[in-house]
Amino acid sequence: MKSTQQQKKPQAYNFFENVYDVVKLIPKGRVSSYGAIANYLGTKMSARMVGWAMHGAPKGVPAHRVLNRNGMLTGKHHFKTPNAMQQLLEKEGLKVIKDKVQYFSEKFWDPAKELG
DNA sequence: AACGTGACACAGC
DNA sequence: AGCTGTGCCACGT
Repeated sequence: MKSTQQQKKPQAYNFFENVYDVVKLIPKGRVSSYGAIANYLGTKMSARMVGWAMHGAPKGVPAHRVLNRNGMLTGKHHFKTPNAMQQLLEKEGLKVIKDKVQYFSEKFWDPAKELG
Protein backbone atom coordinates (compact mmCIF):
# COMPACT_ATOMS: atom_id res chain seq x y z
CA MET A 1 0.00 0.00 0.00
CA LYS A 2 1.25 3.33 -0.83
CA SER A 3 1.46 4.96 2.51
CA THR A 4 -0.11 8.00 0.96
CA GLN A 5 1.96 10.83 2.31
CA GLN A 6 4.33 9.80 4.96
CA GLN A 7 3.89 12.64 7.37
CA LYS A 8 7.48 13.07 8.29
CA LYS A 9 6.68 15.25 11.22
CA PRO A 10 9.40 17.84 11.25
CA GLN A 11 11.23 17.95 14.51
CA ALA A 12 11.14 21.66 14.17
CA TYR A 13 7.55 21.69 15.24
CA ASN A 14 8.43 19.97 18.41
CA PHE A 15 11.35 22.30 18.78
CA PHE A 16 9.19 25.35 18.36
CA GLU A 17 6.59 24.11 20.79
CA ASN A 18 9.28 23.31 23.26
CA VAL A 19 10.60 26.79 22.92
CA TYR A 20 7.19 28.26 23.58
CA ASP A 21 6.71 26.03 26.55
CA VAL A 22 10.02 26.99 28.07
CA VAL A 23 9.51 30.68 27.42
CA LYS A 24 6.12 30.50 29.05
CA LEU A 25 7.77 29.03 32.09
CA ILE A 26 10.06 31.98 32.53
CA PRO A 27 9.01 33.59 35.80
CA LYS A 28 8.07 37.21 35.90
CA GLY A 29 11.00 39.45 36.52
CA ARG A 30 13.40 36.94 35.04
CA VAL A 31 14.95 36.70 31.62
CA SER A 32 16.54 34.03 29.53
CA SER A 33 18.57 33.84 26.38
CA TYR A 34 18.06 32.22 23.04
CA GLY A 35 21.19 30.17 23.49
CA ALA A 36 20.12 28.93 26.91
CA ILE A 37 16.78 27.74 25.60
CA ALA A 38 18.37 26.19 22.58
CA ASN A 39 20.88 24.52 24.83
CA TYR A 40 18.11 23.19 27.04
CA LEU A 41 16.45 21.73 24.00
CA GLY A 42 19.71 20.18 22.99
CA THR A 43 20.68 22.40 20.11
CA LYS A 44 22.80 25.11 21.52
CA MET A 45 24.19 25.79 18.11
CA SER A 46 20.75 26.60 16.80
CA ALA A 47 20.04 29.59 18.94
CA ARG A 48 18.83 31.31 15.81
CA MET A 49 15.98 28.88 15.58
CA VAL A 50 14.79 30.00 18.99
CA GLY A 51 14.61 33.51 17.71
CA TRP A 52 12.77 32.33 14.67
CA ALA A 53 10.43 30.39 16.87
CA MET A 54 9.61 33.58 18.70
CA HIS A 55 8.73 35.05 15.39
CA GLY A 56 5.74 32.76 15.33
CA ALA A 57 5.19 32.76 19.05
CA PRO A 58 1.50 32.59 19.90
CA LYS A 59 -0.13 34.77 22.51
CA GLY A 60 0.92 33.99 26.03
CA VAL A 61 4.55 33.64 25.18
CA PRO A 62 6.54 36.37 26.87
CA ALA A 63 9.04 36.77 24.10
CA HIS A 64 10.21 39.97 25.71
CA ARG A 65 11.84 37.88 28.42
CA VAL A 66 14.09 36.24 25.90
CA LEU A 67 17.25 38.11 25.08
CA ASN A 68 20.56 37.29 23.55
CA ARG A 69 23.43 35.99 25.61
CA ASN A 70 24.56 39.53 26.13
CA GLY A 71 21.33 40.54 27.83
CA MET A 72 20.55 42.88 24.98
CA LEU A 73 17.07 43.48 23.62
CA THR A 74 18.04 42.40 20.17
CA GLY A 75 14.49 41.51 19.24
CA LYS A 76 12.79 44.64 20.42
CA HIS A 77 12.56 45.76 16.89
CA HIS A 78 10.15 42.98 16.13
CA PHE A 79 7.63 43.96 18.71
CA LYS A 80 4.61 46.04 18.07
CA THR A 81 6.70 49.01 19.02
CA PRO A 82 10.43 49.11 19.64
CA ASN A 83 9.77 50.32 23.14
CA ALA A 84 7.25 47.63 24.01
CA MET A 85 9.92 45.12 24.95
CA GLN A 86 11.76 47.48 27.22
CA GLN A 87 8.55 48.76 28.75
CA LEU A 88 7.41 45.24 29.54
CA LEU A 89 10.72 44.35 31.10
CA GLU A 90 10.83 47.49 33.17
CA LYS A 91 7.28 46.83 34.26
CA GLU A 92 8.46 43.51 35.62
CA GLY A 93 11.06 45.17 37.75
CA LEU A 94 13.97 44.91 35.39
CA LYS A 95 16.21 47.78 34.54
CA VAL A 96 16.98 48.37 30.92
CA ILE A 97 19.64 50.78 29.82
CA LYS A 98 20.54 51.31 26.23
CA ASP A 99 18.56 48.24 25.18
CA LYS A 100 20.44 46.13 27.65
CA VAL A 101 19.13 44.48 30.80
CA GLN A 102 21.10 45.43 33.88
CA TYR A 103 22.15 42.68 36.27
CA PHE A 104 21.38 40.27 33.52
CA SER A 105 23.38 37.51 35.15
CA GLU A 106 21.33 37.90 38.32
CA LYS A 107 18.02 37.88 36.52
CA PHE A 108 19.08 35.17 34.15
CA TRP A 109 16.82 32.16 34.20
CA ASP A 110 18.41 29.03 32.87
CA PRO A 111 15.85 26.35 31.94
CA ALA A 112 18.46 23.64 31.99
CA LYS A 113 19.22 24.60 35.57
CA GLU A 114 15.74 25.44 36.80
CA LEU A 115 13.90 22.66 35.05
CA GLY A 116 16.64 20.19 35.45
C1' DA B 1 14.21 23.88 -6.50
C1' DA B 2 18.01 27.11 -5.05
C1' DC B 3 19.52 31.27 -2.76
C1' DG B 4 19.15 34.46 0.70
C1' DT B 5 17.69 35.98 5.10
C1' DG B 6 17.45 35.89 10.22
C1' DA B 7 14.94 37.87 17.38
C1' DC B 8 22.27 33.97 17.98
C1' DA B 9 26.66 32.14 19.49
C1' DC B 10 31.57 31.07 19.22
C1' DA B 11 36.30 30.99 17.27
C1' DG B 12 39.77 33.49 15.13
C1' DC B 13 42.36 37.67 14.14
C1' DA C 1 39.39 43.84 23.45
C1' DG C 2 36.40 44.74 19.41
C1' DC C 3 35.38 43.20 14.70
C1' DT C 4 34.79 39.54 11.10
C1' DG C 5 33.75 35.15 9.58
C1' DT C 6 31.48 30.76 10.03
C1' DG C 7 27.91 27.34 11.68
C1' DC C 8 23.17 26.20 12.62
C1' DC C 9 18.31 25.22 10.66
C1' DA C 10 13.93 26.78 9.10
C1' DC C 11 11.26 29.98 6.31
C1' DG C 12 10.32 33.28 2.35
C1' DT C 13 10.80 34.52 -2.34
